[in-house]
Amino acid sequence: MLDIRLIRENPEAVNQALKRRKPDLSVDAISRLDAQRLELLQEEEMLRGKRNQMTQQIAQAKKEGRDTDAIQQETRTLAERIKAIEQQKEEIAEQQNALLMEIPNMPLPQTPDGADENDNVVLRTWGDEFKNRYCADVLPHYDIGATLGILDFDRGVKISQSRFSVMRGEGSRLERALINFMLDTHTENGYEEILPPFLVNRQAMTGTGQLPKFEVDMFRCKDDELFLIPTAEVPVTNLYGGEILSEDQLPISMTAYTPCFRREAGSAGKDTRGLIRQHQFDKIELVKLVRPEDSEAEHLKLLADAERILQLLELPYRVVELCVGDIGFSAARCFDIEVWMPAQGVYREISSCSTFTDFQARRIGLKYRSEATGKPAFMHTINGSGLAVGRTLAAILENYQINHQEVEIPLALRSYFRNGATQLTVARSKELV
RNA sequence: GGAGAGGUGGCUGAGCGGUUGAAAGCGGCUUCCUGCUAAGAAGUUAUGGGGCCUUAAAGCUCCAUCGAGGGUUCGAAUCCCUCCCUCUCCGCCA
Repeated sequence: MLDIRLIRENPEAVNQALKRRKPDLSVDAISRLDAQRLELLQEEEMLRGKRNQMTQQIAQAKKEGRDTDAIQQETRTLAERIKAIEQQKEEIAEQQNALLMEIPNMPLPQTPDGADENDNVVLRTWGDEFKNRYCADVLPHYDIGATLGILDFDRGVKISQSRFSVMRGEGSRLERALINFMLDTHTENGYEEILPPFLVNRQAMTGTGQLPKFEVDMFRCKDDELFLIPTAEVPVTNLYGGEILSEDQLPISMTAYTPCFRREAGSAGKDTRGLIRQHQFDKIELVKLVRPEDSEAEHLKLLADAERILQLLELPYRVVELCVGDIGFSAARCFDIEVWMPAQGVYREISSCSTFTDFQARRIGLKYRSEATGKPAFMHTINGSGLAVGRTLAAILENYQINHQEVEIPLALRSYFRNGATQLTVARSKELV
């Protein structure tokens, strides 16, 4: 949510920033409603003040045993007026809020111009030397996964629906090894491990910006008014909502493993095969709550922390800075990490590291007491995947493919996987299934 | 799921229709005292919003908020209704 005061005091600057995202974005309608609301608010407050005074008079008069019928009658009509004005004001406030909640964050100046993903900027590539490790004609991860008997797409669909799959045997084990490896790496690096609820309420979903605009993308439990989380960002960022922390508690760095649930509305036909786009997938998330002045440095640090996982796994990747047309609703600046997928010869997103300035903090009520001013101030929130686990597994199946029957286990993962087993093989997988 | 109790400021806890934004205690902060510490004294200490003033900060003032939302009333932390949450007992259960 944008700061209504900023909109009030400098609507042009806000509009200018928003128009970088989309030419038709504007806060003008909000400004108009705000002016109306303020006017009604002032009248309401004036009348309330008057009523409070009269109420005191009544109390005084009663104490002295005087008659109060007349003034009571007067106060009654006053109360009716207050109610009417309040109602008007509420209506306008609601309209204003509805509009405000659908306005995306203002991009930071650093975020490059551009309309869509084609205008994103490649910042760097890493690990070219690890491309073409073994096999020249790499099978896609879903084929080698099927051959090895560790990915079962058909049965996943049978018991659930499309875009659900089953991992089994060494596949399931590899997924678990990756989760532990990532969590351990991040916690050793100063992040606190969090295991949050996977179902959250509407308020939390609104706080991070998934609602109200993107409700169709969410799985929802209607009877309980709860939503399956699309990312651990939601429960973890909301953790301190409504509290005022002391400045020395910041920065707070948290990491969480959760499954993530997305309806993928509107992506029919996209990435229909394999693990790339599933309704349910595992992800390790990194979340930071920071002082505004630390926000850029912490954002870059978080990005480096996510990159580190790929470096340790020796998977080639590149870092892309998203343009204004491609960053998410709540984000002000965003880097994607894309891992090399040799079967298709493309880089695929495996992490998205965003800074939200105070946009989420304002919605959630994430504050800290500034030591300089002694007053509460909004924090900045930052998050990123560290990493998407299924996609990491897919990348391993391709980048570490020895031949069409065997996949090597990355060195960094071996202590997490079957006591140092070095390969996935058809024989071994069959034994286990 | 059934029965009961309860949700008040950073914490403990009073208030149960009329200067109560809220007693008291603890904690925090500031100043004084003290060779240092301890002890002591005084003051101060919620959040959000509006207006005035100001370059700004500060300041002044008003409004709202005692789990959330509605209602009764001239007036609600206090009475009524709905919802949420916590605790205790019973039942069920990984």
